[in-house]
Amino acid sequence: MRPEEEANMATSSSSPQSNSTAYYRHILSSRPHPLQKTDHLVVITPFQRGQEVCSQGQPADHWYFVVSGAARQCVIRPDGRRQVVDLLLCGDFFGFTAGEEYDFSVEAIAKETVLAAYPRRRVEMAADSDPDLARQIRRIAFDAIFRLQSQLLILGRITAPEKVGSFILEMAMRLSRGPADSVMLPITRYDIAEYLAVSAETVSRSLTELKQRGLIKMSGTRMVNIIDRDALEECEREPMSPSTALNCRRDRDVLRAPASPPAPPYG
Amino acid sequence: MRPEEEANMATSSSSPQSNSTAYYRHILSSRPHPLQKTDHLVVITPFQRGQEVCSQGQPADHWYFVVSGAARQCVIRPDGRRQVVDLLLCGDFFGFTAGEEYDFSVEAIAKETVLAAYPRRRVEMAADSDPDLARQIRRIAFDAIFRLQSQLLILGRITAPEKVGSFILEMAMRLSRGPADSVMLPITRYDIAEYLAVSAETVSRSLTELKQRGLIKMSGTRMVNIIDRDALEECEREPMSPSTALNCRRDRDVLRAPASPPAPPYG
DNA sequence: CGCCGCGTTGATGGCAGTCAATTTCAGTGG
DNA sequence: CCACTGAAATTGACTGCCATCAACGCGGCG
Repeated sequence: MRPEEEANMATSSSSPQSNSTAYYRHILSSRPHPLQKTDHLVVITPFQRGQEVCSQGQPADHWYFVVSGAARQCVIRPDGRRQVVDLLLCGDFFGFTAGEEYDFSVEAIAKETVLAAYPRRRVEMAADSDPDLARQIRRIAFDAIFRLQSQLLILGRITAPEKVGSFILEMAMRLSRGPADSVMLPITRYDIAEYLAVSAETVSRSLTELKQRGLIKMSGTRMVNIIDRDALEECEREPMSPSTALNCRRDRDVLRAPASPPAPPYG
Repeated sequence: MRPEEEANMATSSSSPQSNSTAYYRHILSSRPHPLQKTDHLVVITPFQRGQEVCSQGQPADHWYFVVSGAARQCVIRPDGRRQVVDLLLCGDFFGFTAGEEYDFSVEAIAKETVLAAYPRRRVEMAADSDPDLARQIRRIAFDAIFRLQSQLLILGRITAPEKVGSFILEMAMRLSRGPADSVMLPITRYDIAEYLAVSAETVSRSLTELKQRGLIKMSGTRMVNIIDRDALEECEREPMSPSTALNCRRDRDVLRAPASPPAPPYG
């Protein structure tokens, strides 16, 4: 049985179940992930949409793994706006802090979100005597770095359709562990809007525009089919004319490469 | 010839000092930082503004430490725009990837930028037999995560003056290792603009506005004095009225907390 | 001096936030 | 099966902010 089907079963058999933890533990153990060596230390907990997992300022005693569902790391601004600083999907780890407290709060956003909590100190002690485990921890931290930089790339785009298009491609990549042509969005338009730092109306309008331009098709409100991936990737404004590009300050640093390139430190 | 000497030759060709590497090495050793144990493996190289440190797709053979100056991790879009996915200042580490190649390019942006390059494999081997070193590596990775999430918070703000205000506060924090009331911006307006994903003109206008509102003062174009830190922090739009806040969808999830709280995973 | 990089200011148009109305959909209970 | 309800999603109208284009001032440097 593939992990997706198992997760599916967990979904269908949701609701008050007596021995769910043992069942989730089985799911966790049957799916390969970097911290598998320490699964005997783990506490598995289901969360409902909107439920808080951990909050800013609390002791950062646990690292978390998303077994199923989705969550977000975020802050609420004084004006009531919520800002998302990490979108956690199935297979992601989170909860890493350099200090002793969580820097941000985390909430579940999908209906059936199951998280595995690894006690940080005990895992770190285990890593002290297991170099391979230590390398795995580094790896998942580096994965988190890449995830955040990808989000920065999306947020840095100019127009809203670009952001939404990039978001769809990112979801297709992350949810299927590789490029796929269709993807089931795990979150609402409002959640997408907060992730992209635009308004929910703009997300809706952008999706409509992408549909009309023939880049995507939708089945229902959550299922997205990617029709023209190239156009979606290069869904950017017109490349500037060569003459303009020459005068563009942005390229100058790169163009005038130093006469004597530095010795690449491939020592 | 040892790598250090090679780097030294490259150094002397770009700047007219003969034994600069030994000097930079002295600086590095005299300043506490997490990877000090492996400083004997390091290659120190000075870079000029605009010089490329490493580029996307190259083998990720080194981790880097900013000894002095500043650098940026970025991509160039087809339209010529540059997007910054990490601003590296004095004391920051970078170059972490989960895969075997760099995900992004890095360029120096300050005049005198000196970087220390740690050979990844050798440091990782050292970490295999030194748990404390492994913990230090984790720590600097977690620092990078926090840095990126802070940048996401800034990019997610709405108006340009908010972004610029947050940027000034972040610089004051990072460059002085704690809150300070004045800060020397290490980069140009154009670089700030790319970091904040706004236009350079907007950065300039935002600074003018912050000056006129009495939140900051400037000496020359780089020196910023923070006059009203609180106003700068809360430089956001008006908090919504209580009635509006009640109807605001964004708060509902948090307000209607679940009847049965989850078992806190403090097992 | 002339050039160039940097910074600032002005004028204008387009995109997106906001408010509002409407439709669709899922869940619930009769 | 259907009516009802509230959330989710869409669409429209309007306003405001910012990107863009343009011009100009400033300082370093060959």
